[in-house]
Amino acid sequence: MAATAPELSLHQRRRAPTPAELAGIPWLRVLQPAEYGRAIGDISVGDALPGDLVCRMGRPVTYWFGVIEGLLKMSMDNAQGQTMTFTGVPPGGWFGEGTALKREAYRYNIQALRKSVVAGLPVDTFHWLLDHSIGFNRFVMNQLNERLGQFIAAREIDRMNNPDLRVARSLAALFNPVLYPGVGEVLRITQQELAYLVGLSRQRVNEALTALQAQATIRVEYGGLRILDLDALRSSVLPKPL
DNA sequence: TCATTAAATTGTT
DNA sequence: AACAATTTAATGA
Repeated sequence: MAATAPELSLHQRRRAPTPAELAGIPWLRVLQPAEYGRAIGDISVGDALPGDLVCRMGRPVTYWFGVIEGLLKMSMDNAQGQTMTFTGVPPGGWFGEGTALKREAYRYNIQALRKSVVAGLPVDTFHWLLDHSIGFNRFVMNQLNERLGQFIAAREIDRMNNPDLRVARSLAALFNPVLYPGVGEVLRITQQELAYLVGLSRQRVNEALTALQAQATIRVEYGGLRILDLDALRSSVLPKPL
């Protein structure tokens, strides 16, 4: 491959992770000491500015990526050239294991919605961990299984015509404690960012959030949302005022 | 630490 | 899309 695309303005100023950043990486805790040592030696972190592409569809896999801080968007361009957004990726989320496993090219784009800190594990180290760590294998398997559920849910969400439901289900996905353990009770996301993710106007999202708050499902806070009832977010059918 | 100002985010039309 | 109201972040005494 000679001249690669110049438009890729990836801020690849990578640095070693700080202890605080390492603490935000969920799978490090399942490793044995020797595995842990190699892993943290190979992990690098970098800053992504809003709009930056962390990975691009069609590019060969270089890293297995995870979000330490901030918010990313996972989307895919279909054959007709339309962009389909699958989900946001909040802190604690790691992605690309499927393509890293097969050493294929990325099948989607990952773009920063806000200034974010992104960690990367080189794909060779990823494979080394698969070959040596049972805990890591369990983590990746669990991750793949959970994400499969997410993608199925994403298809359903996409077909929904009720905006309130779309917002509720999309939010429920972002609060997934298995995929995104870095998200606690409060998800840091603005209504504008959420609107961008679900494909609605900010006004409509605001209206939906207000309705969800009225049901005591969430609490709307400045710059974020507090989860009060995750099950209700997942399954509730909003009562329609006559 | 407090007061002031700027910037970001929200609520509403 | 525009606007006002509110909250946070930044600045400096």
